Amino acid sequence: MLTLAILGFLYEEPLHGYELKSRISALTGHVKPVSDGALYPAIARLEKGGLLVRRAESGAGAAPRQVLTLTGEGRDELLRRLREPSQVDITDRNRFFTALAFLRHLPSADEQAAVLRRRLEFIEAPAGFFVRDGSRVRAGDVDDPFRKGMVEIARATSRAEREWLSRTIAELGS
Amino acid sequence: MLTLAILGFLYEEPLHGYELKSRISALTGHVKPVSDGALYPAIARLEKGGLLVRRAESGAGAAPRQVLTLTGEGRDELLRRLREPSQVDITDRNRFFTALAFLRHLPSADEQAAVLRRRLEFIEAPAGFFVRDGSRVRAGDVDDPFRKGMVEIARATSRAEREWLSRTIAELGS
DNA sequence: GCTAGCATGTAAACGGTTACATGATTAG
DNA sequence: CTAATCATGTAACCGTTTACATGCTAGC
Repeated sequence: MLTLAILGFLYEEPLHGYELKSRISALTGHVKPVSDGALYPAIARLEKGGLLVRRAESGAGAAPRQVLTLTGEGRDELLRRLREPSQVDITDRNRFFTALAFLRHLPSADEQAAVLRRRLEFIEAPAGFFVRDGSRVRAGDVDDPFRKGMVEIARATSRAEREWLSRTIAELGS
Repeated sequence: MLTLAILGFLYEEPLHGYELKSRISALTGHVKPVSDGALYPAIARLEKGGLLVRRAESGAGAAPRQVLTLTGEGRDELLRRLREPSQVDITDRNRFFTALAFLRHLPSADEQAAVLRRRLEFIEAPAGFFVRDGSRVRAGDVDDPFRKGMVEIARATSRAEREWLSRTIAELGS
């Protein structure tokens, strides 16, 4: 997730770590900060892998800014990750939304639609809430109000996403 | 999350690892399996910490079932975690829903409502989607359809959850 | 005879959290 | 003068993923 977000933001323009940090935090929706201990090692890994280069900006204040720029391989890697999302990229909400934030960078509408279709398939697969003795428990059957709430919220979320996905896939269809 | 789920399910009845695994998988909504490499070490940690005991069931097939039972400390630990959720337990969707699944075990409606109130506060805090030049970008301003979708889905989700939380807090109020 | 499901575990690698460390600039 | 913000980094610890390892039973 972090790596994908870094690649995504740097695909748009070179940035230094601190700026990257604030953009990634904002991306998550309700702001939960990216820790330095996650960000800087991730940057270092990408640099070691040849996906980005850094150039120190000899400005005045603080620690000098390290402006990060994606290499050709870095740009390819973003597109590859968007094109061929792993199972968890599709399954995990945060991961999928991160991919979504950068999906416009995929050059073809067909490829974009294919990613959305994979997510839609996953969402439409029957959810397995509270299996008891082999048979699925429906929302109405659950007597615990909190589990009822879980199911209710999950339903609403799922519906909103399904509608958006269907609509958008249709709009992308050539 | 895993630890909380283990404590939660075992609070209800003794189970063996494999059964725990399938219940935890179902809990997540759209079934994504818990890996053995996460589950069994987690069980071992809880055992070492004195929160559960295991008793081998000398049944026929396969590897013998290890029936897991929470100790007094284990039961206390679940209640403690539900009562005093950490910041990430409130912030993180999965974590919060895991707590929700077991919230009924808290003996007092006041305590239950307090947890829901903390989540509601968090949800109501202004979300930070795509800050550009210091000013927040609204859904309508975003021209990228995928980011628009993100915002749209996040809104729908947030609304559904807010409504349920408000209603349920009111219903719990004595 | 083979695959799927039941059942438990270990080990290496990876990535994230938390805490520590440093230091400059700007606003109250 | 003090707190917040800017700016980068390291190190210990922790939990998860992925892959490996074993072996039984039931149904096709």
